[in-house]
Amino acid sequence: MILLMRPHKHPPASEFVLERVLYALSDSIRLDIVRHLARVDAAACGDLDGGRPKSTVSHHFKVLREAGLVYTENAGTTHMNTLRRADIESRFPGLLDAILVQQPQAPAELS
Amino acid sequence: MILLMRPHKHPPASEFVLERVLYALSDSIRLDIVRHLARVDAAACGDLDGGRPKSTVSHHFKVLREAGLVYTENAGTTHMNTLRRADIESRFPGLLDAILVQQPQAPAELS
DNA sequence: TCGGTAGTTCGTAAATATTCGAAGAATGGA
DNA sequence: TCCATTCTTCGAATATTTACGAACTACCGA
Repeated sequence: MILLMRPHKHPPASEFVLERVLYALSDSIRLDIVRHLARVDAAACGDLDGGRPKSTVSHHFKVLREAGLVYTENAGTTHMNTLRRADIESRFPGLLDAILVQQPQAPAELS
Repeated sequence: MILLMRPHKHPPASEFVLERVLYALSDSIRLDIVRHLARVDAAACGDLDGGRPKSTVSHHFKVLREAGLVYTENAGTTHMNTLRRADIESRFPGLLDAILVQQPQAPAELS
């Protein structure tokens, strides 16, 4: 008998909640992850950890998944993540693009 | 000598931070306030309290002000609030509109 | 079957947010 | 001047979030 790794739960687009999406994107780490995924289409969690501990990154991915922003698929030992662009667009037209066009803020000047 | 009520502090548009704006809007109470202000142009805090204690509402207005979303002006004993549409638009083009076009979610069905 | 790799989950500590009563400050009117 | 109104600030209780080490699960390859 083969036990498949339990796939992650992803809410359907009809259950997305605007406040939850905005909240998920209000954290710099998560916003960076989403920006990265918007460029590369698919990436493993490890490619997006910025040197942080795995458990921390895993937490942020969970928030993004539960908001409906990210789809995580098990592919061997790695988990591939993609932005749920179409789902978000169908539920909240124009929202994600309007956020992604905003430039990341330049780091503060050292005086 | 007349002591004027100290006016509220409002950050200039150049200091708006995307994450902070998204965070401010990720709370239902604050999002409702912003939606209301988008319709009426100007309103006193009391018009937007939804029956909540004043100290609670005052806290949420502070979050909105510090994010740059709301401008509060003292007019007699009441404080008039306006959405800083132009400032937000200049700093984050298209963002506020993209959020405001999303429909408020219908309350969950009673089973 | 024995690692090694990639992420998740758990437990806990620290930091932040939220709520709301009570007290405070500014204003306008009686 | 006194009082009512409107809103802010303070303080404290509660709740939520974040971070991260440690233990765990699933998968792959040798």
